[in-house]
Parts: sequence; structure tokens; C-alpha cells
Amino acid sequence: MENPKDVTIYDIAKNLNVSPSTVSRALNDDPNVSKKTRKKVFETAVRMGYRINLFAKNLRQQQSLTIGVIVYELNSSFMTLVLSGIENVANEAGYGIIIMDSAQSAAREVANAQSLFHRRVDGVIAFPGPDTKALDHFKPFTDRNIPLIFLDHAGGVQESTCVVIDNAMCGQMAARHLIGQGCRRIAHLTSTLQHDIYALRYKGFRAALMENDLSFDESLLITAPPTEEDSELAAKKLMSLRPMPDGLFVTNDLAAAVCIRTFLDQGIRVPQDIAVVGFNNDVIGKLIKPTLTTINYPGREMGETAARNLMNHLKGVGNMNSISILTVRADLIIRQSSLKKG
Amino acid sequence: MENPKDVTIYDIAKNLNVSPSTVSRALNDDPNVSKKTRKKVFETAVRMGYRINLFAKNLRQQQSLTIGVIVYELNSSFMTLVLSGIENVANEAGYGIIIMDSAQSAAREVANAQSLFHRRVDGVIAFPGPDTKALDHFKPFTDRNIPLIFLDHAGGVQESTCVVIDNAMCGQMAARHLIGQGCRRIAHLTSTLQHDIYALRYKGFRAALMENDLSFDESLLITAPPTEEDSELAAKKLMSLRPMPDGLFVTNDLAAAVCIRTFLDQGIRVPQDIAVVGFNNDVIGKLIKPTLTTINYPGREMGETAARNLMNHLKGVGNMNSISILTVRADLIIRQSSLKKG
DNA sequence: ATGAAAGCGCTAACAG
DNA sequence: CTGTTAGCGCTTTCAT
Repeated sequence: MENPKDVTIYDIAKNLNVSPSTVSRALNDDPNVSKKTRKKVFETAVRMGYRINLFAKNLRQQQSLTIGVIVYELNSSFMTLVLSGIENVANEAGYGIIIMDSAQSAAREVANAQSLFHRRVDGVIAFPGPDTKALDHFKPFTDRNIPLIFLDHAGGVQESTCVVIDNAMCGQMAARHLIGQGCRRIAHLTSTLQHDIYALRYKGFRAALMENDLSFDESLLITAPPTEEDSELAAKKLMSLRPMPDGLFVTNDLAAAVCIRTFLDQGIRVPQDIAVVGFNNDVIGKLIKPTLTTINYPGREMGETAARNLMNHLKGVGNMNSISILTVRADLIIRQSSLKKG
Repeated sequence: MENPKDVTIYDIAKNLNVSPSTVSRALNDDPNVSKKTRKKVFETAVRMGYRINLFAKNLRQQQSLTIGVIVYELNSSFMTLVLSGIENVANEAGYGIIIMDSAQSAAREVANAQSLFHRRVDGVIAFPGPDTKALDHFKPFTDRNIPLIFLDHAGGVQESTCVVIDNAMCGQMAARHLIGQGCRRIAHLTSTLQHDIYALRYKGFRAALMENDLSFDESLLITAPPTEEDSELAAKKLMSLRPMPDGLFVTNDLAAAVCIRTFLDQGIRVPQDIAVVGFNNDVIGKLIKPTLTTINYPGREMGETAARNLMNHLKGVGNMNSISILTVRADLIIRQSSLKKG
């Protein structure tokens, strides 16, 4: 492949006057090879600058010892945690991982899925984007029994395993906390309700209001992408309501931070005038003033759980097919932005 | 590789009563194949659910049409921009990319380099970590003439191409700006000066002080990792100095944000008592109060530049070897945290 | 415009 | 414990 011709096991074999099979066996720690031979082989391999040809090995063995990971976007501490969780477990099990970033584009997600398919990964962990409705691009994997685990996407895919948090419960926790702080008119800023995770959070949120006999009118619900612009607009819209809401549950920390900034800029106090709860537990929550109450999104645990299940399935331990949803615990982190009372 | 046996070009050939070579040619758009045949082949391929076997193809062709990207850590908007820049250019040129995350571990960086080497990527773009001193693990690539581009690592590697910003100039810009705002006693918080990029920023910073006949004593220089804890400690140390510094240049936005929070908590006003300039242009700079003056780290441009050069080299256009350093423009973004005057 | 045949580097029966 | 042999799926001369 490059200028200095690659050395192969044949070269090593010739050099040592043994057969290629012996070299192969030695390199793969086959017990049926004498210590002496093994040692010689390893030394010669290093000396000659041998590198294994994974193409040939994978072609022969019909497996890649690699799992693919598709993420919708990389830029959040949550994602980093997920990836590091996956990496820890996979590496330990002898698998490599290939990360594909969809960069917030549904089209690229499809391309990434195809690419992983052609690269013949042994398994896939996918984090579909919020605007990914059809999951057809994952069909090739399921068709060939290549194990596939979704993160955060409980509904929609019947046959596949998902790792999720209890989103409804999270919404409920957030709302209950705000109610406990004395809020009576609580608004909700979230992304598209088309996506299960947001729909469920909203559902739990509404349930908590109901529990406490609090009403909710549609003007208190805003759906918008968690961008700076949209979040600022949303905050302004909430401020213009009369009476103004005295609580706000936002399903994204960055959006929550923008809202808080917008409120403060207009002389509205947080949490006194309006208490705010975010979602994700991004670093940013600790840096803004007031610090942000939020729901911890346990990325590392989710990544580890997904990877562990995939590994077990690939190794024939535990049958993934019987489990369809794995729920990881998430909890509320209370900081200043929601504390109307002490 | 999976339960339903994969269909190969032989299967397609048999089905169509042509030879495998013809199928191969058709699939690769070889002009030497009749339109009719090509069409038939494509249809049959789709109908039979054919997927190319990249292992076999790569084994045969001795190239992977893939480039590897090693990043030190994923969790910053800067990194996301770099990756998206690389992806845009590489995909357009028909190359896939594999992302390897070193998760802030030098050991993992070594493992990642090895993994890419064994996967026989055609080229590498690497973002070494600050504690990566020896670059030996990249030697296998250079030894085999596999093109290698570093981001952000001008010194240390003689033979390889680097994409950088003018770090000295950035340090100078930051200091000049603070001086222009009336600062006379300017502190500097940065990561290890072992790393060129920090050393250069410091050098430029000092140069600007010198230009303006300002003195600088060692107590004004703090080196610490840009973690929350360390940054808070650094801020406290700066506050305790007498006289207290009236300006601060931090080489990381997150660290700068923590400093500002710490100052405000102790009743020190920003920028009135101390003006602050950060580095990176992370989202966070726009969300804290006061908003953060910073140096824009042009990730997308850097990624695109690196990828474009790599692609040209791989395609034989332009000889990368003649260029050793590519400098991308970075600039100062002025916000509230540094504006002592209007 | 198509076919036959060889070979990329490796592993896995099978035989010794 | 080691060697022989065949073949994974593809591309690529060289023929035709």
C-alpha cells in the first residue's frame, strides 16, 4: 500500500524457515505453538516491521471485531460521556470502535449507516437525530442480524433494543420540584414533540401538574430547536405573557441558560420571579449565575450499558433479543436557579 | 458474515450468465461495459441485496479510501467544528473518515494511532494532546509515507505538515487589547507551557507588554489544566495578590468563565476591577455575564485546510511535502468582559 | 465488450 | 507441534 513494501507473514516465515501457518498461529497466541517458536516469530515480526493486514484477516474471518457508533452530534458533554462509556467496555472486550458523526444532518446519518454497513461492523450503537423519523437506513443491519442498539429512541423501533432513561419520570420530577418551590404557572420549553423523548418528558410534566390540580394552557408550551436564537425568542415570548409564568422547565441546558440570560437582561429575577429547571447536566449549568438546576443525563452509564449488552450478545452470552428496553436511572440536580424557597 | 449468506459478485454473475469480471466492471462504472449489461447488473445487485465487500476490495487494491482522525478530546465546540470541516472536504473527495477519540489519555492516543495504522487508513489528521511529548507513535505512518497532518502542533515534528493559527500573534492581540483598555498589571492563566501553542501565546503576550513598557513578574503567571477546580484556585490566587491585577488573559474559555464566576462571587467586578480575555470562542462565552471577550479559534477552517491538503496529496495534486506549516487566520472577538472603556 | 485466471494476505481444516 | 492446501471476495492483466 505504501512505498516500502509491506512485510507479510510469508516474509517472516521465509526468514525463519517455518510455514506461514506457524507464523499466523504464533502471532495469534495459539497454544499449539512452542514457546521458542512463538518468541522467534514475535521478534522477527518486530524487527521486520510487520503489521497485520486486517483486510485479509477480516475477509477470511468474516468479522471485523469493530462496532460502529453513530451519533447525531458530538458537541455536548453528554455525548462525550456516552462515547467514553462505550469505548471503555468495547476496548476491554477486544473490540475497536468507529465513530460516525451525523453533524445534525439526517442525510448524513443515512450515509453513515451505509458506510458502517459496508465496513462490516459487527454491531452498531446508534443515537438517531430528533428529525430522523424513518429508521429504514438501519434495516440492512437488522435484516442480517447485525445487533443494533438505539440510545434514546424507545418508540418507533419494535425489534431493536434501546437504552433509555425514564423520560416521563424526569419530566415529572422536574415539575414536582418546581411545584414544591411554590410555582403555580409553569411553562415548558422543549424541542419537537415528534420525538419520543420530548413527548414523554412533556407527558410526565403534565402528569405532575395534574396531580397538583394545576391548570396548563397551550400558551405555556413552546417547542423550538435548542439554538441560541430560538431560545431567546422563546424566553421573550414567555416574558410577554400575562400573568407571566413563575416556573419554567426547559429540556436542554443550553436553551435554559439562554432563557435565564434573557430574563436577567430584562430585569426579571431568577428564581424569584421565575424558577428554571434545565436538562442534561452540561458543564454550563455550573458556570452561569444563578447556577442551573437540571436533570442529570447519565451518558457514561448509558454508553456502558449499551456496549455491555452488545458485547454480551456478540460473544453469545445473554440473548439481547429478549430484552427490548434498558432503562438507566437519571436524577434531579438541585442548584440555585429553581430555589424560590431556602 | 451474518446469517443470510452475503451475496457476492459471483452470485450476480451466475444469475445473469456473465462473468464476475463483467459484474465488477459494471459496478465500478468501467466504460468498457455495455449500457445494457451495466443496467442489468445494477438492477440485479439491488434485487439480490448485494453489498460490496470492502475487505476484499481494499485487500486487492491496497488502499482503504479512508482517512483517520485522532482527536485529543471531543467535548468542545472547537473540535466539532474541526471534524465537520474535515468531513465536508473528505466526503466530497470520496473518502470516508474514522474518528478516534483519545479521551484525554496519552495512552489511548497511542492505541488509536496503532489502530488506524492497522486499519490501513490512507492518511491521518491528528490532534495530539497537550501531554503528548514524544510523537513516536506516528512514526509508522511517516515511515511508510502515509501522509500525516497535525493540527496545532507546529514544533517538535520536523517532517510533517501542520495546520496552526499564529498563536504568538493571538497572545499579542489579547494583551494589546487589554492594554488598550487601560490595564497595566495583566495576569496570564494558561495550560502547560511545555506545549508550543501555550508557549507561543505566552511569548506574544509578553511581547505586547514589552512594547508598552509594562513589567511582568512571575506571580502573574499561572499554569494549570483548564478544569473547573484548578481554574477556581487560580482565580483565588490572583485575587490575593497585592496589588491585584487589573487584567487577565486566559487561554481557555471555560477556565475564563470559572475565573469570572469566582471573581464575581467575591465581589470583584468584571471588567471594572479586572478585565478578562479568553480563548477558543466556545458557546459559553456568549451565555455568561458579562459576556466573554475571546480569541476565535477557527476550527472549521482548520479542519477544511488540513483535509484539503491531505486530499490533494493523496490524489497526486500538489505536493504536501513542500509545505510544512499552514497558518489559518484567528481573530479577537470583543465582548463585555474586557471593556473597561466604552 | 466480455471471459479466464491469478493473486492480494490471512486463517482453518486436515494431515502428519 | 508444524506443514499443506484451499479459499474468503474482489480486481486486473491478458486473451479473445
